[in-house]
Amino acid sequence: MTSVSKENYLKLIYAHKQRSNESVTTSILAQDLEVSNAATSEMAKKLYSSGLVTYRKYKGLELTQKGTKIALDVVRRHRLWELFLMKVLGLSWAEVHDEAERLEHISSEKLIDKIDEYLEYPILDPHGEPIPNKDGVMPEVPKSIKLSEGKIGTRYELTKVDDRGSDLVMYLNQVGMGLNKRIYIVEKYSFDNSVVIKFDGKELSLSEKVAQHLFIIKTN
Amino acid sequence: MTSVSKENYLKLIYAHKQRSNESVTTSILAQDLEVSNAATSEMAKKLYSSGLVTYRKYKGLELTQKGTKIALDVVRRHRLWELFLMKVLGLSWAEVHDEAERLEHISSEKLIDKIDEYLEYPILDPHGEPIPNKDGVMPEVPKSIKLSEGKIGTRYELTKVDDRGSDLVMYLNQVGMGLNKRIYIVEKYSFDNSVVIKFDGKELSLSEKVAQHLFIIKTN
DNA sequence: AATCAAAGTTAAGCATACCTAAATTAATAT
DNA sequence: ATATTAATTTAGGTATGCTTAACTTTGATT
Ligand SMILES: [Mn+2]
Ligand SMILES: [Mn+2]
Ligand SMILES: [Mn+2]
Ligand SMILES: [Mn+2]
Repeated sequence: MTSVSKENYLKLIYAHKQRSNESVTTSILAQDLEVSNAATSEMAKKLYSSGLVTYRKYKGLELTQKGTKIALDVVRRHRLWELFLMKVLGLSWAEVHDEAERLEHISSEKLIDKIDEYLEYPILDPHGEPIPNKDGVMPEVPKSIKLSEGKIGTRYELTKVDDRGSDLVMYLNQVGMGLNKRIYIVEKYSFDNSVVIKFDGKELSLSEKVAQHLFIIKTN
Repeated sequence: MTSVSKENYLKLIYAHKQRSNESVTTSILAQDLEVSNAATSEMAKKLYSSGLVTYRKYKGLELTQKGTKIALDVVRRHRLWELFLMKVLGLSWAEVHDEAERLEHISSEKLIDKIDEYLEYPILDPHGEPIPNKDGVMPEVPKSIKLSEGKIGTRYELTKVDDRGSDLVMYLNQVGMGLNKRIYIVEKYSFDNSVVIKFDGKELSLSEKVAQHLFIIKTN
């Protein structure tokens, strides 16, 4: 009924809606999935006739309840695997995503439940994203802000990295920055919107671009 | 270059050779994979032109060195996953095989290495089968015999279960029999070749069929 | 050696998920 | 309103891995 491809589509439609709160176009899907527009247009029809999305030609796609349920389940499997691989097997932050991208499609419910149990029903994945529970309910998590929106002279904790296109994660690994690190905003320069932070005793300057992809919450 | 299907074919060709030491026919593959003869005949051609098997029409298939390398790698991934899932996540003996059958195709080398490391470079999977190392070398393990060939009044240890068609494993779970259990052969009846064994203080009668699918090694 | 059944292969076709190129619709600018 | 451009869909085609039905080869029986 579903398939690897369909699950990836559903997950992406879900993710897009989370970010923009708008229905997603076939072109956006094509870009994200690195396939042709023709491919996504066709898939739109198939998802529609399976009752997983609403879709009208030239308008976008939106998940139905049925589609949302599957998307959330894929998200759950993805995030549990990411956390598991990192915590238990010591894969790096940068590696877990690609691995999870495949594992999410072939894990039995039983296996996922065991992983969930092993990790003691975690709420956040290693990228700081919430993990839906078995019933597709997202846990409440403190709202994070972009580092670029943080205040000078304030302490924060890094809770999330938007790492689509994973150079960023590799860079962060390199400089020793990572999830749950405590940081202090030393300075913000308005001429290029760069941000200087302090963590682990070191100072580090981050470009606007980077600062917009790191998410933080205030800490004591 | 390879694919899930191809990897499954190669693994099966390898397994067949291990058992019978003969080249495998397309019909046998068809039976084992539950696909048509036509499908395996076609795949034989494809594997041949990829240089993974030798194949002459109406004769069987045999792995080339290149094919053997891949087969062993799939076997390695399969067995490491089985052991990992059982030891770490507590999946049952009966469950790990099906899960591993899918995981074996989508795990990066890095991930498999991490699992290997985590398990401290194990030599046997939970079915008592040897795990090839990274270079495709099978470890030396004591040769087991079928329970049906065991001697009355002798102590053995269950080291392996041939569980293609997994009713057997479920049955064993039910009666409390499992890998590494010590058993004692109480009686063998020639009228139906059934075997009566004793383990954990209990006596249990096993049919010829079952006794031919359990493998044991002599123990003190 | 001729016959016949079983084993194995080929032929034709289907589903999935892609592709490129052509056609259509929508949005924007004049 | 019309024309131009950009976004999107459709048409026609490919690769993979299957299917059933028809055909061929093998090898066992007489
Ligand atoms: Mn991820
Ligand atoms: Mn995926
Ligand atoms: Mn197995
Ligand atoms: Mn498999």
